Amino acid sequence: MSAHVLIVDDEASIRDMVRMALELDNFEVSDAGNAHAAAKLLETSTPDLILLDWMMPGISGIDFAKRLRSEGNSEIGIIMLTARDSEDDLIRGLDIGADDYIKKPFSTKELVSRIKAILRRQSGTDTKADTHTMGEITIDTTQHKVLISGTTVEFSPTEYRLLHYLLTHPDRVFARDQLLNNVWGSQTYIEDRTVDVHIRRLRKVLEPFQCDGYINTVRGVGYRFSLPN
Amino acid sequence: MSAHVLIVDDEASIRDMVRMALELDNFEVSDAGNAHAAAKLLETSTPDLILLDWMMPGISGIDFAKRLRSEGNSEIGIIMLTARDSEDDLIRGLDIGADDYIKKPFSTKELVSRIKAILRRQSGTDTKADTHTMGEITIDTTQHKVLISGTTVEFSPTEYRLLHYLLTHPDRVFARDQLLNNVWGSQTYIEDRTVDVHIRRLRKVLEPFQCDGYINTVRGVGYRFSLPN
DNA sequence: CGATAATGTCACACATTTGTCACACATTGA
DNA sequence: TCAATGTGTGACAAATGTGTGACATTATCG
Repeated sequence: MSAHVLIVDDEASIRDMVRMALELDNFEVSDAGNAHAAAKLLETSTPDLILLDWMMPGISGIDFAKRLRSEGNSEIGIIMLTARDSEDDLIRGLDIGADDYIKKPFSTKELVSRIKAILRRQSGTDTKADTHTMGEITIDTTQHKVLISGTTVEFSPTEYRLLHYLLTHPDRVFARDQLLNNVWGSQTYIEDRTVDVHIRRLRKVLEPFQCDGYINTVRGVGYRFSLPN
Repeated sequence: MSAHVLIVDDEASIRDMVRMALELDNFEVSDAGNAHAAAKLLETSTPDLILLDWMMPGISGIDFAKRLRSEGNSEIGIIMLTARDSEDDLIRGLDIGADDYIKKPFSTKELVSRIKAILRRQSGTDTKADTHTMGEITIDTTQHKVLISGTTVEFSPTEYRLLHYLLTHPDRVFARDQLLNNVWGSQTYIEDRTVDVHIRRLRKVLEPFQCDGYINTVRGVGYRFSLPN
């Protein structure tokens, strides 16, 4: 039942550090110094999760991730590693289909716990279908498009991710903290109340289609996405 | 509900500054000027998170963190405070199991938001899904919803907690003190009689469904939840 | 570079909830 | 019956939680 993790990073020191930490936790580990080597490894074995450096000589991590996803390897988890400190990268990273995003330098403790979180999520009931539908709303992750009652509706990146998360986890209350973790990422440092504002913005976009009611406020707890009875 | 943070730093001015900032945000704060004092505090109470100075006379923050981790206190978050950039990199490389690292000088605002981020991660998003049913009443903790005879019924936060507690502990009399402890929390200072008012409010909501009779008054003692015979 | 969009934060408005009180009512035991 | 005690109930102000518009800052795109 030990999971298989592939590390792709051009720095050998990082590969070694991560490998050591993961093997301590009984993970099966393989590594590659560039995207080509990684692709070769993938021909013969399929890891459960890939740790992917954002900036690499040759094919960059982001291109490699895109290629993986476009080839339909949606069952493999991807965690992006990056040195840069820009929010924009986070957004793009998650949009590309990475499951999480970690800034260098990172602690191996955090890395391991987040790897486990991803693997847990994978083994769970989360089906990574291309499109999800709830009531009048259909979201197509491959096209990155949202259809409501047959009309294409535009969302800002954060709105899209928030809607996607809620839509794929319906009938469940989420505290603001949890939404911050799962929609914004666990290493963002923003106020709880910011969630309110984004919920409101999301509702505003849904309002013309009478879908704003799908998002319920649970006073004292958080928010829940569910279809009206 | 408020989290407990322990500050370990040899400089009193830093301890005071951090303490003030955290108490403003309703954190419970304790502090220690060195590792020995911190260890002593840990014998009697377990904080949710420790702010640990790297450089301290006597046992350094690093050693203290290592010891904590080796003793299996992995559920306590650790944030290391470091003085310089170079130290920051170095200490991360050592990887002692800290959850985050902050460079001095830091803004209290950043500190607070990063503390919250760690606590968020700790609290985890895995909510155990379970539903309880008693007579006509079904309570779903995942959805945070209550169904009575198939109808969704709204409750205020306290009503919900009270109902949930009674429902999951049926056929047992609870004194008002006990309910205060278990539903409101052990460190609230509220009049006993307030329980009466909430019981009444709860009954009022249950009344239209003829479920108010589930809550029995036991004169001279307290209240009991049980199904009619 | 300028224009536009997205995002996080804040202050304030608004609604709900909550604890407390005063008093009505019920029960008990002499 | 009475007083003594315990509980139910309506009202109310304070506390709390959420909605909302505005703003500064920062990306994004031409």
